[in-house]
Amino acid sequence: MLDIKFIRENADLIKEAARKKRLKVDLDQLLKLDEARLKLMKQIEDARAKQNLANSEITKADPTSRVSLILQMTELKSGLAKLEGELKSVITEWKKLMLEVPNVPDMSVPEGDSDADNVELKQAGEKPNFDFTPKSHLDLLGDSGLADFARGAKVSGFRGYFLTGGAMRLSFALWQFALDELIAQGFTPMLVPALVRPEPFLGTGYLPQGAEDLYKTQDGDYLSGTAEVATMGYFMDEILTPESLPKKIVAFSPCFRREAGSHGKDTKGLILVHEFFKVEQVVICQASHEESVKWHEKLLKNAENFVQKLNLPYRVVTNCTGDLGLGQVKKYDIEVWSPGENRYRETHSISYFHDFQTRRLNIRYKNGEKMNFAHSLNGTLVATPRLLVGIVENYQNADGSIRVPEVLKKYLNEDIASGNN
RNA sequence: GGAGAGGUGGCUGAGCGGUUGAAAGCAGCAUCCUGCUAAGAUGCUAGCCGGGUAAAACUGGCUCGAGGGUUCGAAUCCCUCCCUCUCCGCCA
Repeated sequence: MLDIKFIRENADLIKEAARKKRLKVDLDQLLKLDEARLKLMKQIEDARAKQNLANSEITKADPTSRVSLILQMTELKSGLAKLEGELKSVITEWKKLMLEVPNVPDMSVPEGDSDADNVELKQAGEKPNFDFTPKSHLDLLGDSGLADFARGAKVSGFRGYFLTGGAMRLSFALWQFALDELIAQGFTPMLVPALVRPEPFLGTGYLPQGAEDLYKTQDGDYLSGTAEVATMGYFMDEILTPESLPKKIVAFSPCFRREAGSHGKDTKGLILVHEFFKVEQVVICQASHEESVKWHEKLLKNAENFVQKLNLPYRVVTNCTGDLGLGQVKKYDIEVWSPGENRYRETHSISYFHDFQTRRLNIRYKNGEKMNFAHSLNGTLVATPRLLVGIVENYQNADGSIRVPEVLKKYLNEDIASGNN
């Protein structure tokens, strides 16, 4: 959500933002409603002022004038009721539109329609040279029984999977490594709920627009697709002290996504699944663009370091406008090299929002006399099983066995054997 | 699932039809005092939307979980919903 004053004063900028993000929003209608809203509010407030004045007179009045005053107020009241009815319907429509207004992408974000238009920022790491034909993770894990997709489907349905032995242990090793890395940097580790009420979803921008992609329970709660939702919800409706900022959280949770509308894509393997796990970086900082940018770069750096320490070849892309969510100002993706597919695959996503989320979530801090909405950012540190793809494919041997990255050996000190372990 | 209690400012908590945007305490800020490691005195301190101003001052309205209702007037009465807590049941 944006500040209505900002919207009024920058209507063209926001229209352009919507166009760039390939989103539709009837801004003229919103502005029209806003004008009506202010006008009605003014009328109502004037009437109320009269009423309040009369009320204090009634309290002090003698019995006779009291009766006539009360009579006058009865008349005023019926006119007020009518105005209030009008205002209510205007506000309902106004609020609905307000939730649809996109945040403005940063100047540095390239324009484009989809992820195909994302712009490569850098490539890093060395792609492995195999003296054999590298296998895909599907074969590496599937053939050896480390991943079981047939039983996954039997038990869990489409896109279901089981991970066994080394694949399961590799997941734990990655989570633990990710956690250790960020704890060392002063991030607070947090295990957060995946079962979350609607409010934090509205606040983070996943509702109402993203309802299709969320699993909903019969109690009206939703399963979150990222730990960001609960972590931001943690601070909802709170006033933070400026000294407590930035809040740096490294959150872990299972993640659930319906992936509605992506039925044809990546139907096999561990790339696109309905249920996965994520270690997520979340930062809430003071409300300045510079702070946001600084932390955005820092979160990217953290994720890059993580991938580098695993010695995985990767590239960084700046997401184009059409690939940005409603609230995102800018987003970087990290894509890890997949020898099995001979292409990069997205593994990390790091974005900042300015006060788009905190405004919806009502997360503020007091800066001297002034209340401010904080700024928020988040980014992947590791998502499994997707990152397993890059690891097993880059660390495979000719015989189908898989080595363990050096940095993970303290958590998993044996090869990820192929075969029946 | 059954039974009860309750949702008020940064926190604790009073108020239970008009003088209450809200007592008191805590916390915070300011000034003063004290010569000793902490205490005392006084004052100030909610948010949101408008008007106003260079910025203030000033000023109108709203907000005591949410939404309706009763009333000239509701934190206070009535209804619906949401949420929290306690006990019992169930349970990893």
